[in-house]
Amino acid sequence: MVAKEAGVSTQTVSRVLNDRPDVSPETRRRVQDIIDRLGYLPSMLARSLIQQRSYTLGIITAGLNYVGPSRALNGVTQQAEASGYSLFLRESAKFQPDDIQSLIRPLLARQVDGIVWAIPDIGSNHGWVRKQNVDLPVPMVFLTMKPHPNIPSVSIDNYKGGCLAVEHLLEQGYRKIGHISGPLDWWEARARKAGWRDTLANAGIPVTDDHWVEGNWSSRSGEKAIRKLLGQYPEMDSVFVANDQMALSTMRVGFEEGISIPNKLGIVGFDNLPESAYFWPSLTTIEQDLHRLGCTAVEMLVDIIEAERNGQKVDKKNIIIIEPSLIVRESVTSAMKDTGEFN
Amino acid sequence: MVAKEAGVSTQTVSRVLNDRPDVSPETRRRVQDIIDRLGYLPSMLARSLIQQRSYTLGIITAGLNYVGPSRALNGVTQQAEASGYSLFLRESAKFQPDDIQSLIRPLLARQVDGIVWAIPDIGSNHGWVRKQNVDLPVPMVFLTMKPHPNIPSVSIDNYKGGCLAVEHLLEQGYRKIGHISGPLDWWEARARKAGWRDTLANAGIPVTDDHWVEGNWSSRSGEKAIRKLLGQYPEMDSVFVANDQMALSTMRVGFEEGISIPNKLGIVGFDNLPESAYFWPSLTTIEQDLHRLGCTAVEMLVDIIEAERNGQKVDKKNIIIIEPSLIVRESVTSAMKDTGEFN
DNA sequence: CTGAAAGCGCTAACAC
DNA sequence: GTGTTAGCGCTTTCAG
Repeated sequence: MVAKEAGVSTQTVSRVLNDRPDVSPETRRRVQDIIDRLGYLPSMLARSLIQQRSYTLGIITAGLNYVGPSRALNGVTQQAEASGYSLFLRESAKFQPDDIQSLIRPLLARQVDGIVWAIPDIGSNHGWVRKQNVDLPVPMVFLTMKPHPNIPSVSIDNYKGGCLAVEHLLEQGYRKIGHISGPLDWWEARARKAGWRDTLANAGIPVTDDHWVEGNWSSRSGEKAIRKLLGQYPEMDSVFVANDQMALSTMRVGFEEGISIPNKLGIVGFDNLPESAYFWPSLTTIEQDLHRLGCTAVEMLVDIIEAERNGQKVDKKNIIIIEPSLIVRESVTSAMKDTGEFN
Repeated sequence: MVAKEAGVSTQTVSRVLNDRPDVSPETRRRVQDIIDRLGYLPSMLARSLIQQRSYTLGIITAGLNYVGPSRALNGVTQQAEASGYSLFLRESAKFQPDDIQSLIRPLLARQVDGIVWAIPDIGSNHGWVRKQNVDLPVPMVFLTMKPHPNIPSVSIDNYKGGCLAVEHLLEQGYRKIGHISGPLDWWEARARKAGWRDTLANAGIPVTDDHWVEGNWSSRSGEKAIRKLLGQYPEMDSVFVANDQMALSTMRVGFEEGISIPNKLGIVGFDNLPESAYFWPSLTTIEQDLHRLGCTAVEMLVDIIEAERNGQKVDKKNIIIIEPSLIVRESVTSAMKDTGEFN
């Protein structure tokens, strides 16, 4: 250790670095000076090795080129830094990774203290969780998954989001409300669709399979979906689209087909992209606070880590649901109220 | 080391793990079996400590909630994994961090082998580079900065992008070409603007300060900018907008004001957001391959690291410029050619 | 081909 | 208050 130029042992230096009490003020000052002058940086590697804890978290994510995952990551990095942890980033090339071990093992080899699993809940890719998660040597928190008892997770209430969207359309007088869903192997897509379906059912409006079409989140798929939907549900007066990207192409097709938005077709999206406020007309949509989602997940993970260190049984609420909110803009009109009242 | 249950020394296990030759096939197999059965993972921490190299890279970025930085990050993670390095992610809360040391030091403390600096070149925030970079203990590669000799960097040719945009408008017959720039303390914004200015000048078209307005990348600023520009440059027949978000609100204002796009106002954006293809009309824009940008930076960084290990003087090309490309869509028309020919 | 000893940079536990 | 000893889990070096 270089700083022993102060003529003291490495021990004393260590004590100064860690703000331990047992150092005379005078020595502390002298050592600190030398540390500053040399720009000495203690090796976290060595410290991690002996302390058996790295102050390091891992996040496993996918699709960073999309806005959703990167907004959540934004929250994760911010909160990790705020909590004093460094963050290892690992990105799966696919949303449905074929080898989960190869994603996790490098993080474990680097002795992370905990893992955030931020790959969406698709198909059965979370099926391994129940077995695997048990014998993982470090805690893991899931982002945006269908809640399971005893599995820590932080999710947006996608079902509620679907309800909010449809309730708003109903309030404004729309009655023939179609839906363009996301890919239904995604839990989020299923939840949003269920919100749409149930809200209509509760309002006494029958729902048939002609009233919805499945997309795949992309604008291109939205274009195909809305054309199909217009064909099979011609009396449709509005549509809840499961994300803003598909809502955008829905609007575009509206223009191409001469369908006036919002008067002939009301549209509600989901996500609240920064661009959505500047679509023409601007898009009424459901906002989900993905940044907070990420922050909350890290907070929960750190809580679990600390609790385990202290030998406590972790028993706090370990499933957190974040409520989305409705953003009212121009793609839904209240003009429908006049004509829709008697329905 | 747990795997010494095989009845061999930790030495032999290490040799098996690292595929060293000096192990009898029979022993190797037996040890490997036990490793697999126990799911044993060697600690990269301990390995890094003794080898004095961590196979770890750090990236310092900002604004992950924006699409640009996260697309670049996408490339960085992918290439880092491909090259066998783990990645520490560090995000600055601001584009102009007040304390650069506090961003870098945690990475150095964790003994990263190299650093990617991915915060945009703004104001004088890269000024410290010349002093600082010299005595950094590990190599550092810059993303998207004004090239400096002897400082490794990978950048998009923003100037060229501006040229491409304006050349396209000229070819289609537009002559009164305005510009909405990004914030001019950003190098990228200045370069795009210079491309616009020089291309017009080369075509013999005079450029005055009434012909452009400064925005701040946001759609909101684009709205204000286009209104101002329409006021001070009423004969304008087209506009090169420095990013797609501002181009979107430019289109929106066009609608509001009854200005037909592309016939009365041609628009070229910059970035090629996934949404841009579904604007109405779809947006002609400049594509920059940020994913490749990120990949290339990591490739360069790893090359430098390897070279330094081998004691070689790094002398390869260490400034790489990536060319953007024009994406032709509907927001520019060739109808202008008929009327514009005689200009 | 295999094992023993030493040490990477740090801190916990115990002397003094 | 401070120094000494030991050891985190690995790999390197050198003997056998």
